[in-house]
Amino acid sequence: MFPTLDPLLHSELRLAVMSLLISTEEAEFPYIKEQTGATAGNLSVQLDKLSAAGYIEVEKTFKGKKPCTICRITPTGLHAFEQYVKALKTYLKPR
Amino acid sequence: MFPTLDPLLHSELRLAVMSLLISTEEAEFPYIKEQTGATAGNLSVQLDKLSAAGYIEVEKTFKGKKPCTICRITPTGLHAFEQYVKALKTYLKPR
DNA sequence: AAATTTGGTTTATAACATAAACTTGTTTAA
DNA sequence: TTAAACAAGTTTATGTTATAAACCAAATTT
Repeated sequence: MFPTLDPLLHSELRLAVMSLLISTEEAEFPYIKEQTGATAGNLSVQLDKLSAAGYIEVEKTFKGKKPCTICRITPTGLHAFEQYVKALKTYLKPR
Repeated sequence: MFPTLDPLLHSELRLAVMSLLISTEEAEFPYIKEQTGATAGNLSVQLDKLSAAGYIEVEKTFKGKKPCTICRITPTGLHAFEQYVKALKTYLKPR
């Protein structure tokens, strides 16, 4: 039988964000936007969802006078990502 | 940058179906239903989509007096699956 | 000081996944 | 022999998602 895939992670943009945050530990909104190619609106919504699930934490600070949104992955998020990858692999390699 | 994921394959049920067909070469509707745990309605819809995309072929025959729907993966489908796996891997392993 | 850019958020819409209801025909039980 | 139950799906309706378009506030540039 196929394990269910965490619907929060089984989304192209959210998965890309998580993938990015795993390697960078910390990233600013514009950087994530650029790396994923997402529109700002879409990214904003998806970051909210990841944040609401506790998969990432979003810190709103300032860089000089400009607002600056910093994202980090949480231990919960890391664990969820690892579980997702594990589950997904059963779909990818035929038995 | 992250490659786009074929939206036809980036779906839990359709991916499970493709995964199944890759290993079995041929499968009947009730078997796929059982293996994936899908409802008949959902499976019917998703098979239609895979079929419309040319990823699988659906043959409607009879088994004695009962209708019997047989599914097979096509070369196009196999190729799409392989591409999908390749693209997905860039999301899974952090750079 | 008007126009543009930066850094986003909110909202509206289109696509999608899913379950529920339905159909057609076949066994099985009364 | 006919009524009930079952098999094998399909169609339709609904709730969720993803996404883009529109919007906003503040800062910077012309």
